[in-house]
Amino acid sequence: MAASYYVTTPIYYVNADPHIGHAYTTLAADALARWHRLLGEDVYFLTGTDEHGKKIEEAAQKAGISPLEHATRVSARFRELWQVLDIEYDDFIRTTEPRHEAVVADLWQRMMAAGDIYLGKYEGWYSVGDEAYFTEDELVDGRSPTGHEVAWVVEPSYFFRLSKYGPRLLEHLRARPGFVRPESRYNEIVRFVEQGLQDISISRTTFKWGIPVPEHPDHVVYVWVDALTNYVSALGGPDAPLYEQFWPEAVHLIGKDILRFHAVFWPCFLMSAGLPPPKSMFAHGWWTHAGRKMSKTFGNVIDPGAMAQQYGADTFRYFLLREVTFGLDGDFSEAALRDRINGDLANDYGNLLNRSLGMLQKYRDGVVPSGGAAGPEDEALRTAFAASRETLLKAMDEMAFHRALAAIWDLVRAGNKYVDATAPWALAKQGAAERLDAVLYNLCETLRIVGVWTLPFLPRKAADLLDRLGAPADVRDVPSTAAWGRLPAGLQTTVGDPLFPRLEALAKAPPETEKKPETPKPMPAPEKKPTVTDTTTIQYDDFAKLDLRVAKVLTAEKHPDADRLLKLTIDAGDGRERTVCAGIAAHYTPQEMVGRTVVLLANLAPRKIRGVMSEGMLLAAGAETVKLLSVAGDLPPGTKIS
RNA sequence: GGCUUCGUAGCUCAACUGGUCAGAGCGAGCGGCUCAUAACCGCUAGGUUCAGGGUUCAAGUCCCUGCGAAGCCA
Repeated sequence: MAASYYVTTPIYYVNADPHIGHAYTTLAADALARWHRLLGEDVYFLTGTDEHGKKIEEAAQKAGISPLEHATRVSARFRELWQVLDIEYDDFIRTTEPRHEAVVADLWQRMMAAGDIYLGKYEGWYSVGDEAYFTEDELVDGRSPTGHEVAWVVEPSYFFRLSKYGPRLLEHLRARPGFVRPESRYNEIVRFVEQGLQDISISRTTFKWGIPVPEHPDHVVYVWVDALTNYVSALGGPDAPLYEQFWPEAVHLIGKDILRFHAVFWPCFLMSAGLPPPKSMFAHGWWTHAGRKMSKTFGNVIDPGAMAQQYGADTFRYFLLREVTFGLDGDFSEAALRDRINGDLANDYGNLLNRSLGMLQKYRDGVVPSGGAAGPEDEALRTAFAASRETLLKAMDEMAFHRALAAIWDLVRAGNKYVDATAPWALAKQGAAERLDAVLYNLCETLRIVGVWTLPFLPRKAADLLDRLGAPADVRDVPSTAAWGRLPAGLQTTVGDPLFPRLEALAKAPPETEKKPETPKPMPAPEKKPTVTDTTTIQYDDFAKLDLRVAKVLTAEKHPDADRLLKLTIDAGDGRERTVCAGIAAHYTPQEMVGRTVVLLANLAPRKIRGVMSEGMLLAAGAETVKLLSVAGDLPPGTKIS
């Protein structure tokens, strides 16, 4: 019987549209699901939406619709995005579905029967915006840490005896170090549990939009008992056949922000209900954008749907899983994305296909040859294959996607090297037909293997590659890549257009003379997204935050690493020289900058720009033609502008 | 404040339990090839492994201190 594999994403809260974080978790889960399917395992991949809670109730009210309607709309947006990103889930659960509500009630009753639920009262500073209580010392200036309003609330509430399960959980953790990954998170959780656990409130009476507590419908089940249960309810509950098969194999993929709920609360709920904890979980990190935290107020939020549309879903998938160690935070930038596309996908991967099939077409009418004569170059290729395979299997086992992809690309490079070393064009010229047959076959086999291995990451392009090879279904799974040479001879191949066309360089135009209207790096998002806030007026206080002053340019030179930037030394009247990078190289020469009086935004957070720390920003106007701002008369450096 | 982790070539990162000249990718320079998407292949880049001290026959890899960054403390 085939092994089983159960992978989940969190259910996403329908208070906001999907963002890159949701996409990241889901993509990773999808890659894992596809990989395990390719291994021949029985896979169940679950995602869904979390639809209860006060926030949803209020948002719906504001929109003048029912909470369920609101949830349905937003939930649909998640499914739309998953379609765009080629996510192949087996099940999509919504917490408003009867199948879920029934299991939550069941779980509650089991915990109740175990004597782990009691009635008490909850009091504390409650924030609707965060949907959470805060302790006195967590408040910042009388608001929640995220800046939301809070109110002192006392309400009756059912509590779960989490304290009772601390020792058992600790035992479980110690026995299974792989229960929480990566290791740093595991350590955090262990330490947390070691400190002792307090009982937690698991019901609310202050809103209605939730699953009623069995026999006490004036309470609704509080968020975590409701949400976490989805992993079991989607399988049909503790008595269902799906549960039997998949629950022992459950792997939860989550963001690091919800680790505690998964690693502490959830196993304890399950223990109380007499059920085993999941097999393991993996908490990944966050994406920043061009070095900054993504947030709506910065306007630098990446829209995964738009990215996938602009660059292709496969490409976007590849980038997110290749660029960064799964588990650590990563930085998203379009420049990095384009580098990956051109370097890895176009030059290495796509081009290997293109050149190989091109030669096959030219020398053998596109038919995969059989037989041939072995040569000295073959060994290196086989060695690379074996090494890649070993690393890949191990990396996928550890959910180290970046290493898995790096291993695959080692083979891609070996393929390109093989072409170079064997020089098929020379063989053709010399009439070394036997050897040429072998070389062409080996290239096709390399492509086939690489194609299979990349299916989890590049589902469309890799399938396209295999189609062009004419590879039959039985050589498109991982077991068929266990040994070299499974690609049958005689297949008719098709060259086709480049799989990944190269993108034009963004910033690689020849220096100067070139009039590039773009300034260094505006947050790329001009296509759409006029945010609601960007018109309107501001208060004087907002303006007063800007430290604008007169400054004098002391020295100027070209930025060593960026054609469009000048690196300036500036006297801003604060008794030191500061370095500022300005995107004006196309409009001003270094010579004409020296001695110039300019207007400087002096309290802009310092930032490294292409390796040079820039402390401030020169004000300028224009796009095609750019002119620096200055002051009309002569004023000393440091003069405040107000 | 307490606990934990991290600080390696211009950039992004490797280096299992301490042990052959600290490695790879990208970028840069030079050379080669021409089947291919101005793609590919090779060579080079000589980095006080944050700083200082210690343990050891031997430390990037262990200990202490300092500086810097990050995470957790319901």
